[in-house]
Amino acid sequence: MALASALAMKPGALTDDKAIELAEMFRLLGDPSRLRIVIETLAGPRAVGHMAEALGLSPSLVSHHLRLLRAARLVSSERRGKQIFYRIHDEHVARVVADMVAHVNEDSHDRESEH
Amino acid sequence: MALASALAMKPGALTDDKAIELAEMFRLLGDPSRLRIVIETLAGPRAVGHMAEALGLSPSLVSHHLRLLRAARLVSSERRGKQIFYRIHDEHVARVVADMVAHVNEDSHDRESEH
DNA sequence: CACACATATGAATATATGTTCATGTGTAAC
DNA sequence: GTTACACATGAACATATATTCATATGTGTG
Repeated sequence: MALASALAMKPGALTDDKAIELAEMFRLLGDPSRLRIVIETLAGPRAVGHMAEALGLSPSLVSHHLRLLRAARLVSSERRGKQIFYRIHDEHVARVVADMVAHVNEDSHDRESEH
Repeated sequence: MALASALAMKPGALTDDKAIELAEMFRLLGDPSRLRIVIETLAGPRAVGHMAEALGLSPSLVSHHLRLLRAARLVSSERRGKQIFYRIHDEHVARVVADMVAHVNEDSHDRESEH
């Protein structure tokens, strides 16, 4: 499968521009505020104001972050009346984030034996 | 499964400090040089100098990055003679990175719907 | 011991970036 | 039209950070 091939592949197989593209995704998830915004969208479409209040952030800041996330195609927007709802755009990202969340939530990190 | 529970959970279930912890992991993967270093370690233990040459980076820079990665427990080090070998410390991270690499390598995502 | 090699570390710097504030744009109702 | 609401946007700033350079630490060899 894809995962195994990625693990087995030669490191040089990843071109620089793809590494940069990958890093850009991780970088966007690397800010606490932005990450929490993304996690919010995991549960379904959310309006900007709702996120702002739920996360204790200013609507302006949330909007700024969503702009970056949308530009990177991590989220997509849909207007409904006066509000704009954002949801996860890329299923793969949803999986990665949810996987990481599960990892942090479940057990302590220093387990060496895996399933 | 853990993934499903993470997807289904209420967003507020993730405490702020855990969000910060998560973001810290993503942030470390969010730099191209650092990400390429991590990807190098996916294929097995690698010495600092070897990575530096393979990636076209200065040994000093690689060492600086490895210091951060090791502090965050993303990689672990083992001394063998004069060289120090680094490898992935957390299998979960290996999975996430490999998953993302596979995602970028496999198919091009459709870049159509601009908001 | 000295010497060469491999890596680590600290300082300095240029750049990137998250956040705030003020203002602009779009939408619905009156 | 105007008013109120929801969100976007640009500037400004303070902080963070990636990289380079010089220097230090550790390790094996003669």
